[in-house]
Amino acid sequence: MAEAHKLGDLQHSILRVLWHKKEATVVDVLAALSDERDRALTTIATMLTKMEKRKLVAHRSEGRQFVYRALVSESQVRRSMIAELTSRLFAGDTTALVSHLLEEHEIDSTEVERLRTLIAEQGKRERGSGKEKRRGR
Amino acid sequence: MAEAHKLGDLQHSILRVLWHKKEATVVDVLAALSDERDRALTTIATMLTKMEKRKLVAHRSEGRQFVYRALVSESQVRRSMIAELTSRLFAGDTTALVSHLLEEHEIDSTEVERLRTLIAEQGKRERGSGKEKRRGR
DNA sequence: CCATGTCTACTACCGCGGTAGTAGTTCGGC
DNA sequence: GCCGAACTACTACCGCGGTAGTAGACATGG
Repeated sequence: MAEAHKLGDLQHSILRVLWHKKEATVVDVLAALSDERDRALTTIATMLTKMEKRKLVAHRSEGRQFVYRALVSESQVRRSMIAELTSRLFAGDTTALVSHLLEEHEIDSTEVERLRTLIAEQGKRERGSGKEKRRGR
Repeated sequence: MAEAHKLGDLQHSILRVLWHKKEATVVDVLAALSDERDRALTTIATMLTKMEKRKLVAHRSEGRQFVYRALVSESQVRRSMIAELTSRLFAGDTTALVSHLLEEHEIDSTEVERLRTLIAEQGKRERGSGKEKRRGR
């Protein structure tokens, strides 16, 4: 289900701009991106066209400029990318991912402290709701 | 450092086989993979050749067969893939990834329970050692 | 009005993952 | 000794991310 939004680096960067700015012209995107690398305007334009074909973004015309907006949300992308990674690395077991992060020392002790609090809250919130895999839309 | 092992689906699957079997011929790999999709032998062979060029695997000859083995470890790949994802989605903040997993209900309450235990242990182990980023091979 | 600048559309290319056919080599059975 | 089976090497192709040039449409200042 939702067979993963596979995004390239640039595509993802562009989406990040769009998420941040809500709407942006090609020039806007390039400007917002410019601190990363020096790309041609047409590179962005081409990419946006391709992304539109894939229903990742859409545009509306304003004069002769196109104003783009994202059609996928940041959380959708996050979800599917994490799901993708989890299924690849841990056969879909999200908990295993977290365990891995802890075991491999990816997170140091001060962070662990913060997480403990977070988990305490989460445990409270979830308690009683059982297998809440549904989180609709 | 270790600028990300970018692996395609098939490449990753092949590596998984090699990690599991330690060594394998082309036929072995295909056999171990066959429950996924029906590929030609040469597809695997070609892929292995390409992967060898990228130093992901190596082979030794046994008679006229090639016996392949992985040159990258599973944990190396895990690490770099997780790092890659984390940097893309959360600007490198691993804790943010975990927070996200909790907040977005990717993990249900029973799992949370298990994690709490895990974290408790982790906290104990880490306490006092500070920024223990080293975990040597 | 016309030159110039601004946009998008079209076209082209490279690299790479993935897929596979075909050719060449060599081993083994009859 | 020859034929077929088993393998690898080479070559080819598609799709797609990424990059960009060039052409065509149009608006605008002088």
